[in-house]
Amino acid sequence: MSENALYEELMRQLSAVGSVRRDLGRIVPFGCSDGAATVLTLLGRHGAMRIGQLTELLGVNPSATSRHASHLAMLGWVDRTLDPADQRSRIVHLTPEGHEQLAELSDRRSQELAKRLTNWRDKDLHQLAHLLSRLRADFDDPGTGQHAYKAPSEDAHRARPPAA
Amino acid sequence: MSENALYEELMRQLSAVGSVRRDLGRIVPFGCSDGAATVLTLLGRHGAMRIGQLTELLGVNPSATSRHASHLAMLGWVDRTLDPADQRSRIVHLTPEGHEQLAELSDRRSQELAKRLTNWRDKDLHQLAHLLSRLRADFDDPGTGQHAYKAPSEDAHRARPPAA
DNA sequence: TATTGTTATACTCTATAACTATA
DNA sequence: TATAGTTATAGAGTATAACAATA
Repeated sequence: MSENALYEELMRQLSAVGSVRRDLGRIVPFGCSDGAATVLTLLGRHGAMRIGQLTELLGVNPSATSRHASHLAMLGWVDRTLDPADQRSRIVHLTPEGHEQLAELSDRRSQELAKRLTNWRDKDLHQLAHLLSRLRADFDDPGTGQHAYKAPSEDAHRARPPAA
Repeated sequence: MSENALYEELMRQLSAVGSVRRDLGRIVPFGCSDGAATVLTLLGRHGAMRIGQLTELLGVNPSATSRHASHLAMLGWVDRTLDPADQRSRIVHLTPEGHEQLAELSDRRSQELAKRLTNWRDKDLHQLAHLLSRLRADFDDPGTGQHAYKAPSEDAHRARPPAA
């Protein structure tokens, strides 16, 4: 069972990389928490969506998502409009100011990463992102060998929702 | 600057993988927190060491490390002996019971990973661990292109300190 | 009756700052 | 005076459970 060594090593690195996340998480728009900032980036990447979808992407409890969305709404960076298809849900979407804040946020975090990962090639960055994506997909749903990794689009850096 | 898309994708995946970490983090010995469990695994992997070294490996503030160590000491799973070379420091090391708890913890977490990552090859696991290690090393110290990744040893799964 | 969100509450983790003891 | 660690405190994140509104 020395197989375990590989799993243990992965767990340690998964744990240790938390410090990188925390460092990046300190780069936030004024008045915005890291959790709310994450919601902002998800809306920019995937477009407007309901709390439930955000919750799934975040991999957290709906209560956390709800609070982050409220926070962003209070800042005026998102609006929550009733879903015509299901009045229980509201669709969360970025406001113009939300777009601005997100663009600045993305730039600042990207610059920080670029500064620190000077010796990383695109290939490495992509591969790590890909493996992480696959890890989460398989972990959440061990059944399928496939997972829905989608390479970042050419437009992703604009932080605009894809034809929301 | 569509370069940013790669960084943004990496950030998103780094953030999203937190849910995997939280899931694994719920597997802990009774009475032990995830933070304390992490200290346990570090002691198992690297052997007895001072709070300062643990702090560096954890990538957190010394105060957090101190509290986890206290917690473990209270459980009787580690001892803290004065460092003969510097009386300000104490060396944290696993007790026999700490070893037992760690072994069980490692087994349980590994089994969980094995169950969920059935379609992962050793090569994939190793590569992801490697990239994560490199990410943290380069992020913390962008100067050097080298980093101190050490492949898991054959004995790592025994969770014994290497000739502590 | 089941589902989507929201809110209140509790627990854990981390950072900051003040403090003790030793180098 | 500088450093290693500890403790108290505060801020942020998530999960649980109870609740409201709609399907």
